[in-house]
Amino acid sequence: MRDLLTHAVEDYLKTIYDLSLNYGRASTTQIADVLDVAPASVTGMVKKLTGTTPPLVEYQKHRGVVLTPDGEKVALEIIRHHRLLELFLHETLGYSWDEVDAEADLLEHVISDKFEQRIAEVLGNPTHDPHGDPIPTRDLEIPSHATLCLSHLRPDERGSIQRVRDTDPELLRYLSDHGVVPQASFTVTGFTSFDGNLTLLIDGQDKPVVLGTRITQQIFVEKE
Amino acid sequence: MRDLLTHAVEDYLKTIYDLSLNYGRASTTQIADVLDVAPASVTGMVKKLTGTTPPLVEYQKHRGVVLTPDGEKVALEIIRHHRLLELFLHETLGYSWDEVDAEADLLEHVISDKFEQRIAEVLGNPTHDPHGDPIPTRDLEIPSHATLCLSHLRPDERGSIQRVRDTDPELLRYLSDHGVVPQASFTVTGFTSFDGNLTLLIDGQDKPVVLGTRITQQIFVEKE
DNA sequence: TCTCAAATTTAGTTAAGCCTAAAAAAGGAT
DNA sequence: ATCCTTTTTTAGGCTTAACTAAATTTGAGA
Repeated sequence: MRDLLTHAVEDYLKTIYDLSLNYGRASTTQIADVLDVAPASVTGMVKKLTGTTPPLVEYQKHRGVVLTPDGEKVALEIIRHHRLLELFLHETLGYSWDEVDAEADLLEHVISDKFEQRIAEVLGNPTHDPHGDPIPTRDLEIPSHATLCLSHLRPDERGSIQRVRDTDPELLRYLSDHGVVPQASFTVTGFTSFDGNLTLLIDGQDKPVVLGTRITQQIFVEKE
Repeated sequence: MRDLLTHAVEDYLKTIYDLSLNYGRASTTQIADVLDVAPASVTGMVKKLTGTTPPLVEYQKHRGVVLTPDGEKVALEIIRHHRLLELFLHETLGYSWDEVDAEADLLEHVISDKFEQRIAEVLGNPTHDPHGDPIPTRDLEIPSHATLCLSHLRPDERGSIQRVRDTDPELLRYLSDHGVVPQASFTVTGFTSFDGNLTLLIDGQDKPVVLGTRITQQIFVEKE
């Protein structure tokens, strides 16, 4: 089985995992969009992933895909690699927050168990990456915590940033420049109902930030 | 051009570089042996490498292969990656000497220029890797030094180990266990002319080591 | 319920990089 | 100079993961 875990397969499983978290299942088109391949290619790969022993995904024609427990294990292993790498690049090699994702995407498929273990040790076996996402443990459990979407908060509510689920470097840099980084505490100071914009005042900053609906749905927070 | 630099192509170029250093050129069979592929596959790849713009190798049927300046640049880039990675794995992540080669072989094709630069900085822009091999500089020059083959020394000559050009983990561990590591100083205490065996006494060790011809040709030293 | 656009699958290709088997070239020994 | 072995190349095929184009299915709106 080990030999069918190509980079391509791992990327599909990781993508299906992420989409399933957000939508309960992954559609052909969604997967194709994320991986930047043609929808027909996804159909082909998904069929392959169903036909392996053990099968890595469950799939019904025209109904979308979910991971089997075996597929989820592979996905979590890759996600563990990815998030440890992000943290490692940031902490040990001085990468900035918006540079880590692209490099981790390449390295996550290549590093050995030993490499994974060593960087985890060097970093003190962390439970969360620089975006605030949880890092699966070595036996692939996810340390969860009660978070909700920033878009659910309303004026006068306070919270702290937990995770930013977006990979656009420009956006990440913008957020970072305005103090919207994991662990930062803030107060919601405004809400425009017709367009869904939220205004935040990050503790210690002098100017509030206005964030559109798209991004407020990508930022996860803990209420205070 | 960038897109034809696949892992496979890079491995071929690196192998041709190494073989050319030792033999002046690389034969189809030698390349096939190193890369563990069929000779016919080498012929196919070498043809491809001749047909690129710019060509990466020069090749005449039945006469072997050498790198063009362009091919050499690619090879040196990969070799720089490899040797920096070996050192990084050893120094920063605590890998032992015999573990670094396999992991570096995987990572060398994947890391970005930025990663290369960062680990070089962290390591203090080193000029030699843990095996004692020189690390090409950022502009791909090779810092050379006057070394010769251990097999050329004779009893009573003294020297220090510079490089061990072998990748067999068991052998490397054996050498390491017996003090045959870069920088170690030694005296040649014996030579058996009929089989070419050399006996060494490493400074600070109590027992001499006997090394066969194959390995004495893989160890490079500086005379003292 | 019908219709139609969007989503998905099927069918047929392509490009890499490998393989085996067989043919051909090289080059050392007699 | 010829033979014979080794090396190398040719020819034909396989697999993976992508692609395009065409056919089919789905499901939302009238």
